[in-house]
Amino acid sequence: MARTSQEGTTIRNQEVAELLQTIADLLEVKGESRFRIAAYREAARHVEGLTVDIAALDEQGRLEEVPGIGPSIAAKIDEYLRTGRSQYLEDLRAEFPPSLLELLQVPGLGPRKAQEIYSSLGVRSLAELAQAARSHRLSTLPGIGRRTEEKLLREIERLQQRTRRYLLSVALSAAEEVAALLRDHPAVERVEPAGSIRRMKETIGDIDLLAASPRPQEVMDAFTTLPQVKEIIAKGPTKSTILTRDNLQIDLRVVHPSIYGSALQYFTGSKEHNIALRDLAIRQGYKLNEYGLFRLADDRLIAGRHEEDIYEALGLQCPPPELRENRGEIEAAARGQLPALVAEDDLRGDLHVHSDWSDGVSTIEAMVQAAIARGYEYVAITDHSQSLGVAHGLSVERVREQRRVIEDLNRKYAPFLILAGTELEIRGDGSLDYPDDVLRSFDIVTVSLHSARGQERERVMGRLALALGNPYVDVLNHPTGRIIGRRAPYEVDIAETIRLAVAERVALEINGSPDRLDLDDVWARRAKELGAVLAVNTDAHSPSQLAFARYGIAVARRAWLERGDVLNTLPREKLLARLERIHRAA
DNA sequence: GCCGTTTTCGGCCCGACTGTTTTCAGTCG
Repeated sequence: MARTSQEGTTIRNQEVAELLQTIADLLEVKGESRFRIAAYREAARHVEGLTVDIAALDEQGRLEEVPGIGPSIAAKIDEYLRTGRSQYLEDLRAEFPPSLLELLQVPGLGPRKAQEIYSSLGVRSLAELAQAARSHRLSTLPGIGRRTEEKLLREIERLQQRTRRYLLSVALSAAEEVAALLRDHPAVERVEPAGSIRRMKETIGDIDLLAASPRPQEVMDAFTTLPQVKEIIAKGPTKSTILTRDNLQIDLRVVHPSIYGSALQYFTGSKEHNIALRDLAIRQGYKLNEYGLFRLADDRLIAGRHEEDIYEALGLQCPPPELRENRGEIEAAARGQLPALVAEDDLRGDLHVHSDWSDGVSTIEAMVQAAIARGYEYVAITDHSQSLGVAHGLSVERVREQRRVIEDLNRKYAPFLILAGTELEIRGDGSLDYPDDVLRSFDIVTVSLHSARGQERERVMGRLALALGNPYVDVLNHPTGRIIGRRAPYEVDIAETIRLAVAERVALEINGSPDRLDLDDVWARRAKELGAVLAVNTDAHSPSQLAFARYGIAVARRAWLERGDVLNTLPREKLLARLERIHRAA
């Protein structure tokens, strides 16, 4: 099918941003002017933050309207978009062996030293770097001693072990555990996660913690002697970095309580958000850093104790941390038009839950009780359908048996509502796993694609189109099928899937399982813009997993969703009305 | 390389930590 420029938005923008970053990397190695390098990185950041398609801008000759893009970079982007390559980049690449960029991946080794090591010693790969360090050839260079050699060796080793980022759920629990320990220390007034954890990004590189204390040295000592510490990477009077036994890197910064707000703002980021915010501050005659917002004229402190004060002084609403990615939130905050983000409290139920009738580990009743304990009004039991043998999918006969159990439980727990649902398999040949007369009998039908995931895009899209076109289908589960860090999405045109879902009035799931988070934040935002309704579900296979709603809601918030965008914020009666209306329309 | 309520030239976000330095450059976030 023809790809309009709109369909590929996220993909193309990301691609162009990477092009510019690679150019910047190579210019660094080359020892170019740091301002020229910064210009490429600045342009890359703006391209990445665009919510419109860069290819469309290019077609309209409007590239230079993007901040940070001038004639030179615009020409390179245009060339790349038209021809798929950049002569400038290829010329740069030709000057260095490809593996030289590897060297820059080593923490502690920046462009200056990498360049020096390359040109003086001929080192051009990680392996050669390690060898040069072991044979003490590195320390013959100016500015590099034995300690640097040892440090680089350790970093190379760690780099080879630690290739991936950590799931938010893993990093969050580690961060909260350490924060809780530090909170007990008498010198600590406040401590909380900042950085990408506070922004609830789906994966986390390093954990950032921020503490308020009048006596930072004591906090540093407490932090670096925690039982979790495997290695102290850095320790200063107000900032330290440790490696935990689980190989998580945690940074702790301590500031005086009087400037905790500005420090929290600063260390929450994102970097892109902060750069844009500092830029705005300068244009208004201020200077912003982790110690506060200062008036340039007389260096007077304007705001610092509370995060909100800083934004307010700059004429902005305070954006929730999840929005701080420089994807339009600063502009929206300036207009007073930040969205009222959906919150975990807004959820009235969960529409994707398993029981021990298929591959869950608990009875339907246990799941119901857990849902009631969370304050829900309803839960949909959506066990797998018959063809999914590995998950003990339910035959039509078993569906009928299960229905009787649900009816009994509905009487027992009224007015709490148990929806008889199914996670219906879209089979490899495109057919659905139950006939229409069975589908009609469910209160809610959610569809998933687990089987034949290796098919090419046309067949996958054909299956999805057929499934979404079925009048009894209400929700499309985990629309891309990706498992973070383990499994790529199946071949799916997500923009087209969203359009089909909108046309057929099928809700799209944000699956809250920490390793799925599918749809992700970027596509969920896109779905909202295209008029889709989303459902924030957990795919829980045990009662405790209903708490995954926290992560699903995090994605929804990062996608700018409001309560009205999420199907399962509807109270029971309205949800039923909506589900019935869909069925009647058939 | 970009940009302009300071500028079409001369600036460019900013501070902490490390290591190898005797006063600071490189790196990171």
